[in-house]
Formats: sequence, structure tokens, C-alpha cells
Amino acid sequence: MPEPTSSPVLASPRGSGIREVARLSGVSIATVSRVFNDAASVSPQTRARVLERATTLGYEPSSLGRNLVRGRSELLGLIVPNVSFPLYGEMIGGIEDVLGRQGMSILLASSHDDAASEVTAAQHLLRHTVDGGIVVNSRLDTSPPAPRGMNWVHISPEYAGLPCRVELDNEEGGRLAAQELLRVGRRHLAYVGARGRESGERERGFAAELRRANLSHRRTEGDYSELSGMRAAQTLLEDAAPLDAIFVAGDLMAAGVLRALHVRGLRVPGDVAVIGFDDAPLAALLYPRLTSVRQPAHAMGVAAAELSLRLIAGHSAQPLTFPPELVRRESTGPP
Amino acid sequence: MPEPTSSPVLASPRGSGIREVARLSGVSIATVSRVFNDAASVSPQTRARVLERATTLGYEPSSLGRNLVRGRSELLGLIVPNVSFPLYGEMIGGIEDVLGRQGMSILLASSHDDAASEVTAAQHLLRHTVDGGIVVNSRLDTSPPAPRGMNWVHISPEYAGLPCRVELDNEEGGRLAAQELLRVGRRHLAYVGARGRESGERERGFAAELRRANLSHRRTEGDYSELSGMRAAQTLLEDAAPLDAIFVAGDLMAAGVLRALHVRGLRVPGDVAVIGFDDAPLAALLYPRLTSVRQPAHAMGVAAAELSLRLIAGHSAQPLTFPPELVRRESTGPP
DNA sequence: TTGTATGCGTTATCAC
DNA sequence: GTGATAACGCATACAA
Repeated sequence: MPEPTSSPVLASPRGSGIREVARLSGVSIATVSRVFNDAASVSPQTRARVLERATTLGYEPSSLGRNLVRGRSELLGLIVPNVSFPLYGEMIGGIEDVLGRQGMSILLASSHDDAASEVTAAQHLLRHTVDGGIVVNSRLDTSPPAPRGMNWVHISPEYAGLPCRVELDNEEGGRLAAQELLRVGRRHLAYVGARGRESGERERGFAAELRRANLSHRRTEGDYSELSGMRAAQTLLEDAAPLDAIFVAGDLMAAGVLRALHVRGLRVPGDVAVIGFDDAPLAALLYPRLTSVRQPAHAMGVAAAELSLRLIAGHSAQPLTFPPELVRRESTGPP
Repeated sequence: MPEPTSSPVLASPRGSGIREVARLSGVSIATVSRVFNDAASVSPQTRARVLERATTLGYEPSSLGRNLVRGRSELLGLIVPNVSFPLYGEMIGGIEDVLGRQGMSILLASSHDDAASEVTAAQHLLRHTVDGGIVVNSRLDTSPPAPRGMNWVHISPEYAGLPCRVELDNEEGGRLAAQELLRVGRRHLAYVGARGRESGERERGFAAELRRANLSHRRTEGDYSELSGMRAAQTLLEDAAPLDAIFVAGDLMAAGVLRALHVRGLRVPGDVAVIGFDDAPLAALLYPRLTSVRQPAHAMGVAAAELSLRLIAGHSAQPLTFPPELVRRESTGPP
């Protein structure tokens, strides 16, 4: 027999393995392994020779073998409702920045804003033995299933009771919006909200700040879509009561509000000032450019990733709340 | 010795493994394995017992072990310039839809529109022994490195010469734009392009269609940003020559064009009609709503994933070209 | 500094 | 229908 190994199992004819590199370098596989892991404990000559062979063969240590023996996968699971939503894209960017530096990769799955899909996604990730996981806007009232030792980090959970989370201070966001509208002299305010905890918190902060100025606000509700924003604005305008400012719980919905105002011939900010929420890329592109309460999505992604990393390293971690930030643009007029 | 296995290597204390399930079910690990893979060849009683223990233990077969022996990872690598760009989000959605049905997962990496990062990203993915890979808008003039047997599928490559690709018929897109502008009676047209192959192809189709009507067009160039769109429109308007239609190579840049026209007091589509490209979600939110040449991003993602799957299965695959589609909105006026 | 041997969790082969 | 067992690619304890 010329060749020692003839595989009875139908195995992987991948790019050359550690054995081939070892054979051609005239060393044992242990030495090759050391070259790729241990910094020291291998002679410069040997290292050079091995590295050379490895390069010409295009060898890279397989994560499969490495992770199997190490008990880690260097994979972090990520569940988002849907990748197309720009805000989530920004978060993913932040997560990636952190993980890249640690040599970890992202295993991506979508939950489509649906509890069942979310659990399925989590199971998929678990099968791949991810070291940790981040789930954005979970629809579950508890963390997805996980083997002992593994923790999920949640970003902006819709429901409470989730263990380890990164969230936005929505009440503060509402306060910022109110302050801005009062600053530009508005007195007749309205809030366009939506169902769910977040919208409620934003309104609470908004109302609290108005109360300090002895003001109250009218309210109506949409579903974060542009169309619902148009309808909400129409509803508000049908009422004869004066109206000179609208705070909207999301930028997309704010786009609808702007359109409805425009159709009615009302000027923004001349007649009505408008503030959105999230500060999605869209906000700066609307006409007029939309003032918005910024959700620091990138930073929240960074924080979630770091939290997850800490959890993986066995350390404890605490929930984190991020402060929103007002981004002033044309829709609330010049200072 | 009460316990047979005491691990000298610091191994993975993950959720219980196949051995524990086997022991508690009173069967061998081979049988457990069969329960989770083979449909037949295991008695109903045994199957039920094993399944029960597995559930209570929260056992799921680890992909690490499974893939090691099978020589596949059930992972597909995906490299995108940046996740925040909505069009890429749509593509990812399409890819995911296909992979989900096949039980495969997405390993995500960003190239940041940079050749070096792209190679790094590819190496990351390769380490995880992805079965295949998709790279969107590569900045390389060849495929990223890959072990023999692995092929990368490219979507909309900027440079030619890439082996297996899914692309848009950009020339046809240009023709569609021209047809629409002619249809609404425009005669004085301009193109706002950008550097790169795609923009050139779009302009070529645009010009070809105009030529058939014995018309020519003026041109200027931006960089796909909103600001560059504003500047481009200003440049075009400085010229005294009449202008009643602008075709823009990207929706974001078209947003800038719309703004510049608005600032000058020109009406869209009354004075100037505008057509964008891509039909990003943004297009429908601008004022006026932007007519755009739609790039079927989701479908292209689906196609790329199917192509990759076919490649993985060892079949051959051919490049695919998608036809764009005109999405008519307010910026080119009513039919 | 280097080689040998073992085990990571799983599937597949071969007996039974 | 079921149980041993080799093998997948690799890292590491230990011996040399």
C-alpha cells in the first residue's frame, strides 16, 4: 500500500488537512498544530518550513476539528426580526465590529417578528453550538431555549422579564421630543404612537415633560407603517382643535405624517413641527429633513456583543440602558 | 472506576451529549444516532424512549460532530459590503428563505466595500468550512481564495471575469427609464451616473433607447450619495439648456436630485420628471414618490442561494441575468 | 523543541 | 433491529 490512509467513511475531500501539511514538512501533526496556535515552543526554522508548506497548500486549520476539541465554536448566534430594516442593519454592524476583533463570526437567523420562527431560529443556532447569542426584539416572554451555561443577550425586548438585555431609555426619548417642541414654542401637541411597550414608554416621558409646562397632548395610534402615519395625521387634523406639533413613535410613520400634512397644504415646520423616532437613515432624506430621537443602534450592537462575550467568558453581566439623543433637523425649525 | 470517561483534555461541558442520552435510554449511541437521522431501522418503542429522554435532557445532535464526520458544515458564507444598505438586506432575505428550507444557516461577514476586508472575511468563513459562499458586490477582480471544490457565487459584480454570478441587466434598466420618460413626452433628458461598470451599462441602454427617438442626453456624475445628487442637479440646472427629465443611477442620489429641484422651485414631475434606480424602500417614501427601475433583490438572493446549493451538490451552474422592472410612481407623472 | 497518544461528538460500517 | 468501533480534523497532556 503506497498511501497509508484510505477512508472507509465517505469523508471530506476539503482543502488539504493538517496531516498533509505535516507530511510534506517532515514533522508531526502536533507541531503543525503548534505553529498555528502556540506562539512559542517551536523552532523558527520548523515554523518557517511548516508555514511555507501550509501556504502553498492553502491550508487553514478547520474550525470543525478545533472547536470540537476546544468545546467552543467561535460562533455567535444572532436573531433579528428581519435584516432589511435599517436600524437592525446598524446593530448588526456594531456587533460585527466587536466580534471581528475577537475572531468570532456571526451566525444569522431571522425571526420574522414571529414567536415560532424565533424558536426555530434559536434551535438552528444551537445545533451549530454557538458560544452565545443575541436576539433583537424578541417576541418571546422568556429567552429561547439554551443548553446550560449559555445565555442569550436581548436588545430592546418588547416584553419584560428577559434576563440579560440592552435597551433604550424610551421615556427619556419622549422627554427629549417634548423639550424640543416646547423649545420652538409649540403649545398644541399630539403623539402618534403604536401598540407595545416601547411606544407607551415614549409617550409617558413625553407626557411627563409636557406636564411640567402645564400642557397635555392629544393622541392617536398607528402601526409604524407610513400609511398608518398618514391616517393618523388625517385623524388629528379632522379635529378642529389647534395643532402645531406632532411627535411620532417611528420615522417611517413620521414620513406618512409629513406626507399627509403636505397634502393638506400645511407647512412643516411653519404650521406644524414634526419629530420622529429612531433616526433611521431615512430621516435625513425626507422633505423637510426630519428631526428625530436617535436610537444609538450601532453602539447598542457593540454593547450587546461585548455583553455576550463577557457571558461566554464566564463573567457576569448587567442590563444596560442607552440614552437616546435628539438629532435636530428642519422639521422642527431652526434654533 | 464508577465512571468510565474522565476527560484529560479540557473539553466541552455543553448540554448533554449523545452518550448520556444513550445511557439513560439503555441503548447504544449508535441507536440514538439512528433515531435522529435514519427514518427507519429502529423499533417504535426504542425510538419513543430515546426521543423522550432526549427531550427531557434537552439534547440536540451537535453540528460539530456531525459535520466533522460528514465533511460538511451546513453553513453558507455570505459576504456583503455592509448590512445596513436596504438592498442588501432584501437579498439576504431571499438567501435566507432558500437556505432555511434546506436546513442550512448563514455565516455573515462584511467587506465594507474594501478588497482587503473582503479577503479577510472570506478567510474567516473558510475557517468555518462553509459548504459554499455568496459574495455581493465584490471589489476583487477574481473570486476570493477557496479550497478546491468550493465555488463562490457572485451577485452584481463590479468587475467582470467572475465565474459564477447573478446579475442585473443594467442596460435593460436604462432602456426602461428612457422609454418611460419618452412616454410622458420628455425631450430634454439628462443622466446622473457614477463611476463603475454598472452605471456605464445603465447609461448605454438609456442612450440606445433615446437614439431610436433621435434624441441625445446630457450627463453628469455623482457617487451614489444624496449630496452628490444635489450637486449633480445643480450642475445640470446651471446650464441654460432646457431640461425636463433626469434619470439617476441610484435612489439615494435621486433623493438629492429631488431636493435640489425643490430648492430651485421646480416642480416634479411638472417641470422635471425624475427616475431613480434600485427601487429601494426609500423610493416610495420620498416626495414626490419616486419612479424607479426596480432591482429584484429578493429574487436575486433566492437565485444566488439556489445556485450555490447546486454547486455544493456537485452540479454545474450557469450565470443568471435578471431583468429589471419599472415601478411607476409620482415623479414621472400619471400615465 | 518535538513526537506519541488520546479524546472531542457524531456518523457509518460491519457484525450480530 | 441493535451494538461495537473506526474515522472525521484537530489540540493537548505527557513522554522523550
